[in-house]
Amino acid sequence: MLKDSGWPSMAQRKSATNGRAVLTAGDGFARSYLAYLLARASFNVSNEFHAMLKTWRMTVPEWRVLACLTDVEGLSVGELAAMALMKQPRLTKVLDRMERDGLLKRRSTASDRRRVALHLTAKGRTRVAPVLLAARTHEADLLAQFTSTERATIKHALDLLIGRAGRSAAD
Amino acid sequence: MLKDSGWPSMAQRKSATNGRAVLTAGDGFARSYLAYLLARASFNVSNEFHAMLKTWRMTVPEWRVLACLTDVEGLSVGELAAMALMKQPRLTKVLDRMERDGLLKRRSTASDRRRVALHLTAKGRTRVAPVLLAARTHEADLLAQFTSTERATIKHALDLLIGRAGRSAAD
DNA sequence: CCATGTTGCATGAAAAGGAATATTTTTAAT
DNA sequence: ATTAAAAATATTCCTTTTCATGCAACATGG
Repeated sequence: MLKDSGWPSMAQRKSATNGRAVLTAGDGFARSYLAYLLARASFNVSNEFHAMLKTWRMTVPEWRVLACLTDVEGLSVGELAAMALMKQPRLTKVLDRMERDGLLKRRSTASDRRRVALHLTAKGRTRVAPVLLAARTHEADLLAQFTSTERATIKHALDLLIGRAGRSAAD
Repeated sequence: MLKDSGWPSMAQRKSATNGRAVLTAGDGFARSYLAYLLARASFNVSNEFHAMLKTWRMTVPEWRVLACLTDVEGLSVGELAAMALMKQPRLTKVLDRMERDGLLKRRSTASDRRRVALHLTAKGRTRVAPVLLAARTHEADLLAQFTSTERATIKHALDLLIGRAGRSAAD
């Protein structure tokens, strides 16, 4: 099932753990399905860091919100939901918790009073700062395993996937 | 923040929606952080298909379990959890529902009576069959947007990421 | 064998998430 | 203006997930 849909062949690998052995065995779904490979790659990369978040007593959605708002202040709820890959009702609840904890503020917008502009508080910035550093370090460690050519390949692949996946070819 | 950790530069893009415009603006977190780009790529690729799952009244974890067990019969709970990128207690409860719905069976193992071997029922196979076809089609449509060179790049990048992420260089 | 530790899975209370819908504000059409 | 439609966020009800822990079966060292 799902054997070959235009992929080039992939070299076999082995691993010590039971789970890994199964994962890399055979040639079905788990070895060739694009969505699965992407999910696994994402999982592998994010997982270690997510474990580190416990050190800071920070949840994953909290981290995402803080990181996004560090990037772009004043996002609306909808914009942040899109950026943080969450659906809006979920984000609203995450924001409730974070606002209650004093990490951010909701400000109503003058021009469109339906919109809510989100701003980190000083407390929020203080909270996210060390985690951002850890994220940078973690990423650097990961990327250091690759040659610059490999890094370019990865970046190019993600560019392709983010650019074209999930919309028509004309866009 | 998180500006540059060894990435090659990425061309700018624009998009119609508000969310997208924010996503692709600037040069922070959302444009350069590997974990984020991977999560977004995975999200983009999987999302449309996950929406289709509603057509079959199938949840995402149910789909993952059915797809994995289609690939490899007789997996243990732990193996399946690793393969389906879920933690074990969650999988146990997903399995409870699916077993109750007659989609699979738990069989105790003779050699190690702690282990539980998982097997699809005929009903489970019937249920997953059309979804597997849809998955193949969806993937083929997606991959058709790329040249074979681009497909090779994507595959190679995923191979690199899955091979090396989340473990030491020596493994 | 027995004690001790470990592994594999299940469970239970508490928190979080999802789908549908409500509410308020804006936009558009007449 | 007025009414209808759309958009942004919040809310509600119900299901699912999580975290911690429990329990049984295996492994190992004396």
